[in-house]
Amino acid sequence: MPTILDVAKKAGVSRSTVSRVLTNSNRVDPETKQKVLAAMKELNYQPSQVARNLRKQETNLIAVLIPCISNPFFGSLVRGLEEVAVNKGYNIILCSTGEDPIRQIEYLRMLERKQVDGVILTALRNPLEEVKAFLQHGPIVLASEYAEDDSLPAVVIDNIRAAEHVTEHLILKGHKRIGFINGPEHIILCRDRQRGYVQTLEKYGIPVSHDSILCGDFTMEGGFGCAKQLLQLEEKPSAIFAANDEMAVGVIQAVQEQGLRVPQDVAVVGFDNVQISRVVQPNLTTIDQPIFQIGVQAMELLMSCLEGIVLKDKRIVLETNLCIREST
Amino acid sequence: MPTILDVAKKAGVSRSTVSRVLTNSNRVDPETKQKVLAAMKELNYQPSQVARNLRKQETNLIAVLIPCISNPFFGSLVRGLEEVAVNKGYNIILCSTGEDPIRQIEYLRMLERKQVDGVILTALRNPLEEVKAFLQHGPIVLASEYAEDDSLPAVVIDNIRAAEHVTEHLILKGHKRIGFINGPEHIILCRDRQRGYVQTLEKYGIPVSHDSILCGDFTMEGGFGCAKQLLQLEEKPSAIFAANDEMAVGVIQAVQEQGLRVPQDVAVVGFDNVQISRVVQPNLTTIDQPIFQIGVQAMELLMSCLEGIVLKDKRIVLETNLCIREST
DNA sequence: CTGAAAGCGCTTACAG
DNA sequence: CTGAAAGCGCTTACAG
Repeated sequence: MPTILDVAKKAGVSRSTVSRVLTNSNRVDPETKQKVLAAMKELNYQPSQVARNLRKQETNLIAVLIPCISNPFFGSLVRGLEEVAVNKGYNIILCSTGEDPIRQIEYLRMLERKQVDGVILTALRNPLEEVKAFLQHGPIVLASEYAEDDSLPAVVIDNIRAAEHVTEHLILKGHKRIGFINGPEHIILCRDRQRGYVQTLEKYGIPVSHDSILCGDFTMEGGFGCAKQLLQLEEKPSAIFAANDEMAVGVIQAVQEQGLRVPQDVAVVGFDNVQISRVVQPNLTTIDQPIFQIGVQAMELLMSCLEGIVLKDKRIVLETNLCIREST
Repeated sequence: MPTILDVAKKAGVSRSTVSRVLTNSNRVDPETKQKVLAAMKELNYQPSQVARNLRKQETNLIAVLIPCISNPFFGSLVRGLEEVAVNKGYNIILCSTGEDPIRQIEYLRMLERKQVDGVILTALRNPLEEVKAFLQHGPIVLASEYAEDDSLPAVVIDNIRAAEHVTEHLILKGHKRIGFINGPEHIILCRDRQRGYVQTLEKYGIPVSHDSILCGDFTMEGGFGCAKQLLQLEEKPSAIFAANDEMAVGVIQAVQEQGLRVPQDVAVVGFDNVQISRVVQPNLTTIDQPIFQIGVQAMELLMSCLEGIVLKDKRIVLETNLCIREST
């Protein structure tokens, strides 16, 4: 591989000059520049990114930590993240954590080792203090989750309000017994969604039954299992709200397996508005989250941090929308 | 940030020695080693990956080029690729090309610039010769597609045989008019699938009607549109084979919209066995592809190349399986 | 077992 | 406008 020195020799100039045409910095005599350009072309020269990185003390790489890329939610999120990054001249390192806190920390270490310039976190699975310790090595931005003390910039939706919308929609449809299948309760988003659900029941004077609140795992199978449990209750719910679309699909399957109809016997609502919500029969009523946009704005936030801009509003809240379809 | 020199000073040794304990190379006096380790801990030292990379002339980074990460097919593929890479100490740079040949070439340039050690290509969207030119800078392995002349290592399935299976299955079910909705015909996999379809019709003495072969775009909407076209044919098909599951879902929707039933009036088959094939009603008969495994083996192939192993069998063919469900 | 020195391939003040 | 020199933070023969 030719180096900058080879180009310099061929063009009859110094490395400095070649570097200057490479970086478009300072003024370079047009004629000299042409000679250098010609030499580069002839040698098929490409500057070494690694050398450049070492010198400039940056990598133009962003670590994106996600639980699992085959989950369509994270697929869309990553698309948004990547689009912005690439436009700004950065590339993305995909870091699948599988929800494992240890792997999450290992990936955060890439910041210490200067392997990446910044980190996007889509799931906070470690004590906040442990994560914050890495901030001395570079910026960290949250996408879709947030830190309770807002110590990290974050782009989110208002999960409380979204869950209120859903619950209210069901109540206004006449439902009084509404089951809730949440995601893992250590996730802040899930606590928020549950809070929205509970608050709305209380607002309408509907007693909150703790038998009607279950913790799922965000999978179809999990939703299926929880739904079966709810349907065996003495006070069977007439509506079930699942904290994501996959679980809601599992709920529909469980309801139908019992010979019941959706929505006539049991209404079902999901959350996220991913593709399957429009494939399942009946089509799912769900909360439309601007997933791609969350990714876009989170990466924009991170880019601002890298440019040294100090952020004022650390939490950006995007709008959601209740999509009413056939399942309610 | 502390550098290796800071550690050396604190431990009262030379940089060389610190480096040796860092790389576990040669013998280092156990006592010296302890001193160095202590100094590293005290300074919270992490070696700079960039410096190491420049020195060792490697990056431990692999570029993974995919059309679109929010497509679940590529989600699974990437999971397989990543798992192996991480186990071998590599990280993955996600490079979404959106099927754009120009972006594909731009990402291949990362190989020239020494930004990555190798490349995984999941879609060949440029003249093969143009891609092969990059081989001088590092290995390139194909996952799920292949090069006609086998000049690049590849992990694939036998698309011809899989399509034969599907077509034969439909014929044995009594279908004589079988529509085929293919993906874009410049894709080699699509040409193979079509060949399997055509060959099987011919084998059973069924005339091949070119009105019954349409080119879709691998989306639900595309499948929907093509299906409508097929259903308006004079000789309406009694079965439709779509080259992926998304399009097959679109087909089911189109059939049902016409007031027809699947499979009684029109049987439908997909390809890939992604999640929606088990969500759509009726559940989709489809070809199960070992997507994750394709990723695993492709990355293993690339790792072999990086270790300097010369590959003999350049094309690895994995088994598929016809999943017969409710739609046929 | 350990250190001094060279070098990976760039960029950037500093002179001129 | 251009060049010589230093330096980014490591690793690795080469001596000893």
